[in-house]
Amino acid sequence: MTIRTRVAPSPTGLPHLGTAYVALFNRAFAHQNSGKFVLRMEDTDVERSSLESDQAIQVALRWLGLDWDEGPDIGGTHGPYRCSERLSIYHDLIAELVAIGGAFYCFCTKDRLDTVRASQRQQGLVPKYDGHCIGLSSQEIQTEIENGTPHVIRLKIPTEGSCVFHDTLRGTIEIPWGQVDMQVLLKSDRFPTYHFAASVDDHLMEISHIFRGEEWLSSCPKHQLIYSYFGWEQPELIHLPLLRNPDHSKISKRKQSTSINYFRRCGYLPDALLNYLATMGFSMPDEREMFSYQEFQEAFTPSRVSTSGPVFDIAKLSWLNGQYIRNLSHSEFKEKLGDWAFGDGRADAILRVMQDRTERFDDVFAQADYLLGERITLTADSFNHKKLSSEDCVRVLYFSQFLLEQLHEWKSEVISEAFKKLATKLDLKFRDFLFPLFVAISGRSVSLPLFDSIQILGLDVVHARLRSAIHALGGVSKKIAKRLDAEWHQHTS
RNA sequence: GUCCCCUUCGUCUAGUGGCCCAGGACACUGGGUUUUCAUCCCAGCAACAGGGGUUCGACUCCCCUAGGGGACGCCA
Repeated sequence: MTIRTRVAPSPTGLPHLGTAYVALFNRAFAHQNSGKFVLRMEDTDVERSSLESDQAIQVALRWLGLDWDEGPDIGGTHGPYRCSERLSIYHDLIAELVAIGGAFYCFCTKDRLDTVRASQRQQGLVPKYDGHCIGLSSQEIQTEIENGTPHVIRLKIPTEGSCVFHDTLRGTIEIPWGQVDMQVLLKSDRFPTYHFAASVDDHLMEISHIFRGEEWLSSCPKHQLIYSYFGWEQPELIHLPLLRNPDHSKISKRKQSTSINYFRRCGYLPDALLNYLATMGFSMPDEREMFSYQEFQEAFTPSRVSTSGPVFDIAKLSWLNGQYIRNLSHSEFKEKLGDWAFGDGRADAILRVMQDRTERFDDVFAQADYLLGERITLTADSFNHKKLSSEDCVRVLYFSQFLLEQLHEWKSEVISEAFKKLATKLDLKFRDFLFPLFVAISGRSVSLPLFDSIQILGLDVVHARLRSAIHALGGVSKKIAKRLDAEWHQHTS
């Protein structure tokens, strides 16, 4: 049997550390066994998927050296490698599944489902679909379809017993069918859900082993059921531990930087980042902590993967990165640093905003300190302002995070416009509104032009600085976050 | 709330019944080298969640409790 593995990110945001983590294990395992490693884009969520994200993920994985043998850009024997290009496959198979009684049409409205779930929750039950449409006759279904009633197709779940499946690291796992929802497989927009697409594609692409995050463990019964309805053989499942925030919750961008681009922008080397990720949950037989990807690939074995969730510790990553940097030859160091600081037209962008403010060349680097390096560490006092309270500052910074995430174009003028609108909505004078942003971004209330700075630094770094600024101001409690989220929702809708 | 997973120093981990009154790494503390700093070197601090079994012997196997995490979406 040929070993085939895959990573299947959904292109709905910035390239995530978790994607790299999972890709690392899948790729190493496949290549160790002369197999193939596949990249598949799970763009099943039309609302949130974007081609920019799709491309960014590919760039980020390539930067890390995690390239693939088959994928959306290079094709392969089992393509296409984007779900959106495989719709007819899903449509054929879902029809087959309905025909053999493994799935059924559902015409329920969102309102009805919400009501049902709310009352189930109230009664302390597992919120699930109540089977309302499961007994519909083919006549009734036909009529609804002809009437153009929006509908989905759901998975039929056994009413009794439990699902038993196997995880390489954890052994046999048993989940009662009563816990499993009649999952939507085909949405009303005729796109498959992840569960259906992934199951189908893993089979058709002949994926033999799936290394993925532990978060998927509880969806395994759905996948197993789809496989068994079709009479397919299940791939081997290896659920990797979830990367964690310092507070041990699942790693998330609200609590720390999770974008691969952030680490790239901060000057971590791809080899070091990859090495560090490999030490998350895995250890070398000789306990070496510094090793190359090649060495990892040779030494990797699932039995050396631990199951408890590792905290992603930036301090240790930085130490490791330091080791790599000091091991560089002088010319490598010069070259890599140069690429980092001035690549992608960054030097031009910085010098352009500098020139007007320069009287002597030695003015230049002092002013650009926060663009080329980390900005100074902030305290609550950094935000003392004659008009704005610290709560006002938090509000501005908190909303700015949302605003920047939603920007369709990362350009100074666009950023400027968006901020002006936000200031108006918050009923703040633009000048006052900008103060906390200047401090958060540059560490000073006066600096080079703010929007150019934001453009140059990029979303990842800017986001991290906003987050750390909010933290310096005492952070945002869950309660306040909830209130601010609601307020933001109001502004945008 | 229900189900599932997990539980060794603050953090990453070694440990697959005796080699462990638990080893390494980061961080931290102290000392040394260095024109300062960093690097580097040396030393120190610090953990088997708790309780029951099984066994001649349990960090290691089993059970219970507690704690942590995840899932419960026409998100992935």
